[in-house]
Amino acid sequence: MRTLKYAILGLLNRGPMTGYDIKKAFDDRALYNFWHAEHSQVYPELAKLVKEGLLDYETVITGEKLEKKLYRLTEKGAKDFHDWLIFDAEVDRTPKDTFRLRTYFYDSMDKEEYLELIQSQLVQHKERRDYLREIVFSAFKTIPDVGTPELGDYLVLDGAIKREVAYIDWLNNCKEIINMSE
Amino acid sequence: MRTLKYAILGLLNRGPMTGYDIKKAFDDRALYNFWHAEHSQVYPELAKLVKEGLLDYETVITGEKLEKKLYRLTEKGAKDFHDWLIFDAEVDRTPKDTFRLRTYFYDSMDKEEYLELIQSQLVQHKERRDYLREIVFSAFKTIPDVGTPELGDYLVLDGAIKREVAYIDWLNNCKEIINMSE
DNA sequence: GGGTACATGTAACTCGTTACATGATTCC
DNA sequence: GGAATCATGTAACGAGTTACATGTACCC
Repeated sequence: MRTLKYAILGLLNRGPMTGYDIKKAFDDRALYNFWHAEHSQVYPELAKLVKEGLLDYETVITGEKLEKKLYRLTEKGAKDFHDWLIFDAEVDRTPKDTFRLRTYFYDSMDKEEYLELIQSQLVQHKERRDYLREIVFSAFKTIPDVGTPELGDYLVLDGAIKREVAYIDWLNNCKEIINMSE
Repeated sequence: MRTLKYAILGLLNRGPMTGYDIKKAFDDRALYNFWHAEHSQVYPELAKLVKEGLLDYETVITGEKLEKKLYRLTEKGAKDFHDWLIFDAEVDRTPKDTFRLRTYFYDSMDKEEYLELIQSQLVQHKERRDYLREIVFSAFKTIPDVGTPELGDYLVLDGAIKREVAYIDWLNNCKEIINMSE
């Protein structure tokens, strides 16, 4: 599927960036919630995209001699990205989840052992939910205008919060059901 | 992390199985929602686990000469599984999601193009939600007893439904916000 | 001078998917 | 006899993580 390719093309569609910038974007509060790559994946992919004619770059010197490569989309790259973007794909395979797997095997644990795991998951997911809410609260006083890239950030952050809320809801339900026994 | 290893150990903890049985279990309505592997991953992993002393197997003949390997946990395998099961791990990295990525780049699409994508996602996720609800409705007249493996199935299916509901809720919200303009 | 961030790469390894490859059993 | 299912494996490739490796620029 080469989704990393399109994530990179999409970022460069907003303007020229270096590999370092792209890696930083992948660590960003919004993008981090549904896409990520290490720089060891980014640099080879950039080289490949240049070879494929979807990108070109210009070498820029910072200070005395620090070279950086500023990548930008070629016309072909822009077209390829847009074709992918509007392609009506099937939904992704349901993501793997190790805690759900542990829950599936809950009957091989003592009740107390499982409840401790649940408790730890609850703490971690609540922290994440609160962190995301804080970001949205502090960055967006109101819903950004349609057409701005900021609305993209807002929408995916809203989705990330809903995902955490649903997970917490499920964890509480598991806890309640397991607790009901006796 | 070798989670496939523990998924296999967990299944065998319920009783002896062949590689084929394990692959079938990965396709099962409940497990499918959060873990999966092809047989090309299962068979080599089984061989590896035997070499590591966590499994052994007995060769069984079906019919005239069809050989199958019936794997079961060794004592070491059972201990290793239980140690993993109750290990308080960090939550998984947030899963990658190509539609969320497309939404992040929504501003490079026409409004109509994006709304069509949303519509398709809504149809697919609603189908999945309804399918999961149907399974739970037909398989569980009431919540299974604590201690039974069936409760594991029930809990993870409930989680899968909640995940779909939250996704649909988010899609509707995106649709509404994008539609609000003009 | 030292620490942090900027900047770019490669290597080794694990994990996951699709395709290749083969053969037996069961049921219609 | 044919189709679906049972049964087990390997090969090639793509995707992703951690570690190795190097050097510059900027700010205090």
